Amino acid sequence: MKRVPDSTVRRLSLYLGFLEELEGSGDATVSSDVLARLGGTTSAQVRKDLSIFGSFGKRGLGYFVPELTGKLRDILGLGRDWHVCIVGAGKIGLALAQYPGFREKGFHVSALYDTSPAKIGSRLDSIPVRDVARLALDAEREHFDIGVIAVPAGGAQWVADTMVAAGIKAIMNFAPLQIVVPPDVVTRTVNMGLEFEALSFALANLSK
Amino acid sequence: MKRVPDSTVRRLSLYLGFLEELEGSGDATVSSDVLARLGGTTSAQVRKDLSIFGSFGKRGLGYFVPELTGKLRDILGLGRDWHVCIVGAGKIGLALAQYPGFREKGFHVSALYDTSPAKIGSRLDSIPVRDVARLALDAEREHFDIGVIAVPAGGAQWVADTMVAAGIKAIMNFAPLQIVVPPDVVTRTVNMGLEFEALSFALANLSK
DNA sequence: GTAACTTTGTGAAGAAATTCACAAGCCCTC
DNA sequence: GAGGGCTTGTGAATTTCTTCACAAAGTTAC
Repeated sequence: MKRVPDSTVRRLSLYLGFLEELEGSGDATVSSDVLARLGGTTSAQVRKDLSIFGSFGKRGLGYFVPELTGKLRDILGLGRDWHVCIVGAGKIGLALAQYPGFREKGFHVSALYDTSPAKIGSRLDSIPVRDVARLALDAEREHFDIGVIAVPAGGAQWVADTMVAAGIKAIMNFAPLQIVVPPDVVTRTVNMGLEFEALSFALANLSK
Repeated sequence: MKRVPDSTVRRLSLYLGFLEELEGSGDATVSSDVLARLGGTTSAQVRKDLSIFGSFGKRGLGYFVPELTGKLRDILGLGRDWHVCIVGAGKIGLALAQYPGFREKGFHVSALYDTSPAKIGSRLDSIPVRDVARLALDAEREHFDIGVIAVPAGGAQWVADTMVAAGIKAIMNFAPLQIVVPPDVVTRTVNMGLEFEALSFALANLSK
């Protein structure tokens, strides 16, 4: 398939959000122009983004909301359930495991892992908290699609290596650190500090 | 000043992180090549990023770690303290208000705002939780540099409008929704759902 | 002091992403 | 069923970002 820019994927996610809202309010069709306004972009951009994957619209009318919603879900791989394991039963790990919207999108947290004996063996809702030493072993029985790293910077690379060894091909990293993985493993790093520093930069340079 | 790509700002933040580590381990100088490796980019990219703001290196030697650290802090506006108010005393709002790393970077949370009478009037550490209706009024006395939106999607635009009316020029938005603000106000939206959907997309298209 | 080696800073080239602009298709009205 | 009005899909133009490649400048070793 044609290479898909990261920015396009982000925008498709946004469009999907808008479409779900529009579906709720009963709109049957939507134009690229409306989607563009909602997403803070241009109608040409919307059409280009979609055109990578096919032509879903009707000239003179726009896009059928339910149809495009479905297409976008398919494209983004949201039609199915993903099995997720979270390493780090701290604030972020627990928040994520409990967040209902996460499950609704098809991300099922099968297990939490930690090193703290106080936490190991407990349960959060129905999710077991296990010793991270068991991760590789468990991965042989259970299949994890996505691994979430929610530990401090120091342990992140070790966790990543463990996940890679366990055959996990997609890693979401919340540690404020670049992790290194083989080329066949996908990672995304979410770093709130970075976002705030970008805001700080913008503020510091508002006038210039 | 020359326009600075968003991607450059993100990388500068990354470099700063590495420099702070290098400073800790006592390295006196660092080359663009080393920074590039750490950040998963190329040495030419590192030099271009820096060259937007000046020439900080020494040919044949590299960059002096403490000097470059300082320059980057300046560039990113991290030399000073920013006054932050957070609207929404839920999970995200509270987590942010309590996170020590946040204050260390110069982001001082002066106040939390909420609508829930149960929360209004309480304190988190020394941070007061106030009625959001007071925000505009408070902003006249206290000066808020950055407003954080940590409320559900439904209330986000209203909070944004209130912040804009209160004269806040930089908004960090955690609601899963694009907020609309005048052109002189900077916003950044952090949307974890988007990140996971990007991962889902990558997984769904690994083979293709 | 000189030669060999390193590393920066930066124009120029190349690649990637966005915007423009318009033909083609579809709806709606009369 | 013909004409006017919208909106898509997409090549081409433009803009933006990244990579290349190399002169200039500094360091180190002898």
